[in-house]
This record gives sequence, C-alpha cells and structure tokens, in this order.
Amino acid sequence: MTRWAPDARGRLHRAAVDLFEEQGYAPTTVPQIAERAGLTTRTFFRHFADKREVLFSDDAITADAARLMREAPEGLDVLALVRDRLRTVAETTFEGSRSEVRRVRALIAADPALQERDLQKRAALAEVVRSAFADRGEDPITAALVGDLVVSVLHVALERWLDEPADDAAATPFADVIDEVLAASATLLRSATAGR
Amino acid sequence: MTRWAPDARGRLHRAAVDLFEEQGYAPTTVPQIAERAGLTTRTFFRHFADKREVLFSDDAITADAARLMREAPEGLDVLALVRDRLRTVAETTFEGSRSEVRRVRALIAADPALQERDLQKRAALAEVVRSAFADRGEDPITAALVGDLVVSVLHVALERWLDEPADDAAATPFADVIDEVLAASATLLRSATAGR
DNA sequence: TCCTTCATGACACGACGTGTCATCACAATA
DNA sequence: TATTGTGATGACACGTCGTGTCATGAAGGA
Repeated sequence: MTRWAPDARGRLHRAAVDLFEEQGYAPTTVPQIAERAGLTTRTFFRHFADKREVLFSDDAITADAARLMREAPEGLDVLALVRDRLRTVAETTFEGSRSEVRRVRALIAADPALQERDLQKRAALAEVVRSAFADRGEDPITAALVGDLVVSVLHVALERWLDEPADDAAATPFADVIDEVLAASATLLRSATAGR
Repeated sequence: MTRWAPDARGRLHRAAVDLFEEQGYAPTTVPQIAERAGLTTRTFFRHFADKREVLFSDDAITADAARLMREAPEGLDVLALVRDRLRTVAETTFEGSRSEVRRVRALIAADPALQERDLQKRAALAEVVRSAFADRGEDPITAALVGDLVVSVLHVALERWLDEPADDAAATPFADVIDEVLAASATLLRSATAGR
C-alpha cells in the first residue's frame, strides 16, 4: 500500500475549484484548500507557486502551443498558418469541454487577482508564438504583432463561443468562430488608410 | 505651518522608484519605502492599493485614453481614427520622456509581479478603447479586436522606440514608429487567405 | 540488508494588506 | 474667540501569504 493517496496535485486543484465556487476566491484560504485535499499548507505551495496558479496549472496551453508551432506545416504564409494552428487548438483543446471551460472562466471573471494571472498566461502564449515566427524568419515587428493577434483572436473567439446560450451540442463549432473573428480582423485592417 | 509635508503620494512614488532601482522590487519592503518618504506603512496602503500600484499610479493612461476617445473627431473610419489617436498619445504622453519611460520599463521588465500589473493596465486600456468603439456603433467583435490592436501596436511601437540606442534627441519620433507598426499590421492582415 | 530518493509533515518567520481607533492641523461657522 | 467638523496621518492588532529548514518514512535499487 502506498504511503500517500495519489494525485495530490489534482486533488488540490479540484478542492480549490470547488471552494472557489462555494465561497469565492478571496475568502478561501490556502489552509482550507489543503485540508479538503487531505494535505498541508506547505504541500500546497510545493505544487503551486501561489494561490492563483492552482486554477491555471491544468492549461498547459503554452506548452501545447510551442509543440504546435514546431510541428507547423511549411510553405504557408503567416496568416494561413495562424488560421491553421488556431483551428487545431480549437478542435483539440476546446471543442467538447465548453461547460468546463465556462466554469473556470466564471471564476476568473469574478476576481481581479485571477484576471491578472490570466493575462500573464495570455502574454506567455503570445511570446511563444512571437518567438516561433521570429525563428521562421519573420521580421521582429511582424512576429510580435502576430503573437498578439493570435492571443486576441483566440480570446475574442472564446468569449463569443462561451456566450452562446445553447447546449454544448447545438453550439457553433469553435473553429468556425475562429474563422469568423479572423475575417473580422482582416476586414478591419483592410480599410483604406492603413499606412499613411 | 502645515502639519504634514505636502505630496505624500509623490514622495512615496519617488522613494519606491529609487529603492526598486537600488535593491530590486521584491527585496524592497513597504515599511522601507514608507520610512524613506517619512510616512508609515499604513499610510502607504492608503495611497496605493498594493505594493505594485506605486509604480503605475502616475500613468493615468486609461483616463487620458477615455478622454481622447470622447474627443475623437467624427467621420473617420476605424483605422484612421486609431492612427490619429495613437499619434496624439505618442506626441503628448511619450515624446520627450523617453529616458524616464525607459527607467520604469526596466523596473517592470525585471520582476514578474510588476509585469502582471503592467498587463492589467494594458487590458484596462484595451477595454476603454473597446467600449468607445462599441459606443460608436461598431459590432462587438470588431470593437474588441480594435481594443486589442491599439494596445498591441502601442506596445510593440514602444519597445521599438525605447530600443533605439541613440540619444533622445536623435531618436525616431514615436509617432513615426506608430505608423511603421501600423503599416506592418496592415501588411500582415492583407495577405491572401484571410477569411476562409 | 542497506542506502538513496522523494513526497510530505511540522514549525518558525518575515512580509503583505486590512480593520479600527486615536490624533491633530486646518477650515467653517457662530 | 470659541466650537465643531473634516480629512490625512499615526499606532496597533491581526489574519493570510509564501518561504526556509529540518524531520519522517515509504518505495526502489544495489
């Protein structure tokens, strides 16, 4: 028999989500989370750098993104590649877990400290994309803009996708929403007086 | 004679910047800042919600942005308006204070907690712009994308502007860098396969 | 059997941030 | 001149966050 119950990290995460939904993020203390998970406060901080991280650790989105950029098909222009990778993320990471995503997003929306951490995760994603395009030979300005564009499109599309009131089954596929938002971006930037 | 020395808030801000430059952000304690400013810890937290805010309070960038959007000339299309307002901000807020801006940016770049707060400020700016364009009748998706675009362009241009090694006098005008980055955005989104 | 590894527990501690009450210059008013 | 109110600050207590450090004991290999 094992000395400790398995998946301490997962237990802490689930206990935290439950408690945050019951009482809100701020009033929930780390000792409370640890106790519900059957662990100590010190152990909590061994698994998560701080109280906020417990909500985001599952993501692994930046790691996924780095892999997806490495596996990117060659020969596509920047925008086609962005579209291709965004649709892949939509289908593999988001499609099918709409209500779960919605749960976490609701928690984040309810607390400024969690919103800050969410922004940090988004910035990390933008940096992964920027660096990948810089490695592909894009000039630094374009690479930086593409990084921000990817994050912006993903986020705007996510909000729209989550806002649809219908059941998960009847909702618009996330990949289609991505296309819709990308088209809006293109229209926006195509207007006449772009350069000077 | 007055009971307290004037400008407590400003003294706290300056003491904090000095100490952060001398020792770094994390090792500097709030009591230390307060003492150098001739005040108590409790008074520090009356002026700033937390330790990070002491670096950002001067900005007032979102307030400026809201005003600039209210005063926006009519009849311009979205992109022309964005360019006009960004150039205004470049000239009124940034031009002429390059070294001062660089000082604060260096502090922010050196500490993750400050980067998070910086991202929060950027998000607040994006929200101001989004809401202004939504009020002007743009559809929600476009308005959200424009908010993010403004922040992205401003930030990319800022990095480029600060990176120039030359003296402040010889540096490219910030407004010109804005145009350069805007042009890169337009080129990026103009490529063929935008929509579907 | 011995030894190493590694996740966890136990404990102390400094720093952050807040609630609460006291203090006292300055202004307004009588 | 006397009184009263306002508002910024000080003083103090306190709960929570996050870290450093050492001890413990199961698992696994030699």
